[in-house]
Amino acid sequence: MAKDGRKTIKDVAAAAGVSIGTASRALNRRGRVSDATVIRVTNAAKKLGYQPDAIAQSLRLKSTMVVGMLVTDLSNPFFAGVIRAAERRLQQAGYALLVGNTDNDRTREQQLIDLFRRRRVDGLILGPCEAEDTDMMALLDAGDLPVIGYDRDFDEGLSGLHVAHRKAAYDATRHLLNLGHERIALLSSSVRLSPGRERIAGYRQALEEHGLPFREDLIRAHQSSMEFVTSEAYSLMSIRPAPTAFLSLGTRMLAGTLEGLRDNGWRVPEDVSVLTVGDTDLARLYAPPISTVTWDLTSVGENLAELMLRRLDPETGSDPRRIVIPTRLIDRGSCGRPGHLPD
Amino acid sequence: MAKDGRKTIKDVAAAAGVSIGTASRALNRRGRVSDATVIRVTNAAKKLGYQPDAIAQSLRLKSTMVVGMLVTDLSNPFFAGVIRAAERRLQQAGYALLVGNTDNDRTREQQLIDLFRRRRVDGLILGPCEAEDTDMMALLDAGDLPVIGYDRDFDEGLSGLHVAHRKAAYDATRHLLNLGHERIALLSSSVRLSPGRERIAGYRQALEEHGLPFREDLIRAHQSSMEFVTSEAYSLMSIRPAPTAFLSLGTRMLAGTLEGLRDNGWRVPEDVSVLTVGDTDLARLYAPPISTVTWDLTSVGENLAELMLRRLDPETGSDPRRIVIPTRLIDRGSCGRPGHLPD
DNA sequence: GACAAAAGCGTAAACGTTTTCATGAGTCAT
DNA sequence: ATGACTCATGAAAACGTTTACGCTTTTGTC
Repeated sequence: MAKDGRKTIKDVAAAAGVSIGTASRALNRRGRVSDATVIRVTNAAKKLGYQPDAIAQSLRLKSTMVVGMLVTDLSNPFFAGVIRAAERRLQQAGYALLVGNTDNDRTREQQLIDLFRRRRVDGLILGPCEAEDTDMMALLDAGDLPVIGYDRDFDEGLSGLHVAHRKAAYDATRHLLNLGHERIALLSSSVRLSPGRERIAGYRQALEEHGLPFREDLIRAHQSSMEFVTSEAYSLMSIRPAPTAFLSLGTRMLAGTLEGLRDNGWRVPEDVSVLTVGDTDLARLYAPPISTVTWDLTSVGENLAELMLRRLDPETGSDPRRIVIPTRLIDRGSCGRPGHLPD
Repeated sequence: MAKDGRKTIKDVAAAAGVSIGTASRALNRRGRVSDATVIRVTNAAKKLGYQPDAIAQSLRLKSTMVVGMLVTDLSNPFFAGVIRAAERRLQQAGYALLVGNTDNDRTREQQLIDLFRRRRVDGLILGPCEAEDTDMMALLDAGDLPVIGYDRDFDEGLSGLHVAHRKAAYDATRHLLNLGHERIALLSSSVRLSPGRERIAGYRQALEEHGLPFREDLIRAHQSSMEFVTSEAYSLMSIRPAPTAFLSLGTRMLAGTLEGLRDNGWRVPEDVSVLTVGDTDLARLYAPPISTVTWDLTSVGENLAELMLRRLDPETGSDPRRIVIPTRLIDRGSCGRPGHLPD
């Protein structure tokens, strides 16, 4: 018995009157063991409350049954929801999920990857991060650390998942264009992250298909602290002729956008149309409720887990899969025809 | 060298021309090693890119440097923020954080605890959960699994942290009483969780100190799904004479409350006062912004981590600490004098 | 009833560390 | 020059598992 009072397989073996080898085989129903001993051993184990030591198993089996996941910010509800769903699915398969915050910092990401490797995680799910290093991902995956990309760039040959951010932005822009808007101000999350890049590309594509120019001065794409967004919204409102619609292409940009508009007395949707991406309490319950192009967080999490499990399975691990999560527009009436605004 | 290409301490030892025992001592600067060999070994390690295997270390040292944390729902932003802060602080101390969702289910909580024990976590932070078992906590802590309680009941002798939910609710109620309200409707999170119980106690205390009866019919305290809250809000609105204020004593109750009020055409604060607990985008940005009694999530997370580190330190681990996180009222003007409402 | 095959079990090695212990070499005072 | 130190090192045990291997016993077949 271990000194801290925990039972080991040795205790079980002794209690059942067999060797530890037999005890192990009996508990795992592996190799040759008689039914009688299986019963004796499992009974002894139950009586003693034996729980195998996962650490010792990991060492021996070279598998920790832990999957690591790196996101920029765990307290972002869009990541939290994904993590929750992924954890649930992985747990069903016997895996635990270890999460880490990169804070959007490449160095920190690398540190965490090293840390997770030392901890011998069986696989790694990498969320978006600045200055992504696709070579590093390929290297890891080739070097026996299965990697799944999530909303980030990665090589052919790797598995991963993308939310259809480009299509989402495209659809959102089209929605506004169809209502007759021609000056659509854009508040986007950082272009240094894949979702930001994709969204701006979708916005641009919709404009160009509609025969409108892509105007840099209508765009603000940097960090997403709320104070910052608010002041950027102010600066966009001062453009003349004024933008008739505000497209909030970041899940955390809406608050600042709305605050800016409200402080200036611009009414939604009479004076200005507002459309956002990603559904939140705020969008749902603002007065008026804000239309949004959104997607299913649970589906993202489950599919990430599924991709990882697939990659981890020797049968199916070799051929990479890509999954694209669709988006849909929820029209809540926060967009109308272009209003009367200062020229 | 391990078959997957990873270097072990054996490789380092060979490269430096010493035994593995010496290599270990040199790398950890423990015991007697000459400066010369320390240099030779560390150089060899660096050249080979050696990283010690955390699993093997755990097995030998009987410490995984992992802390587990159980919450009802990781995607609740109030937990996510806490987890984020706790993870950061623990990481500084070399610990990783493994999180699990109990989904507010006692059985699931127990399963996760067993799972985490098998994984040999060094400590466990337990968030609120239905039907808390204080004996179980004491047992765990005594049985060499340090436990920190967070917003849940636990015995004297254990360390833990509480947000001052009772005081928060007391202050909120007082705020409304001082404005002249006498019929304060309450939407609370479940009384089966410590925060819910504490809040209702605070509400009651404020009422009674003010000479007002504690009316069961003004209270709704169950689950917190938004649809549910909305319908409960409806039912509260049908009471005659009507409540003049709505106190939302749950971090996720506000959305449903506001929706109910808005659908009925009750204006805030002219017709009805609204006060909530816990700060959210929604409270900050609703029109009008909603006053709230809130607290600092980062502080909660950091203090939880600190308590755990303290408990884990043999020097200080023996004497338990309790921390109470203070709350403060942010007045945003969503509360006024009692309005004109149906009698 | 003899022999081959199969079944059941115990022994020991292995996973990658850290640490105890023994050993031999060097240092210093007597 | 001898003894009593200290100091650096290597060998080996230990942590708790799983599994390859070999031995003994049982089973099956002619």
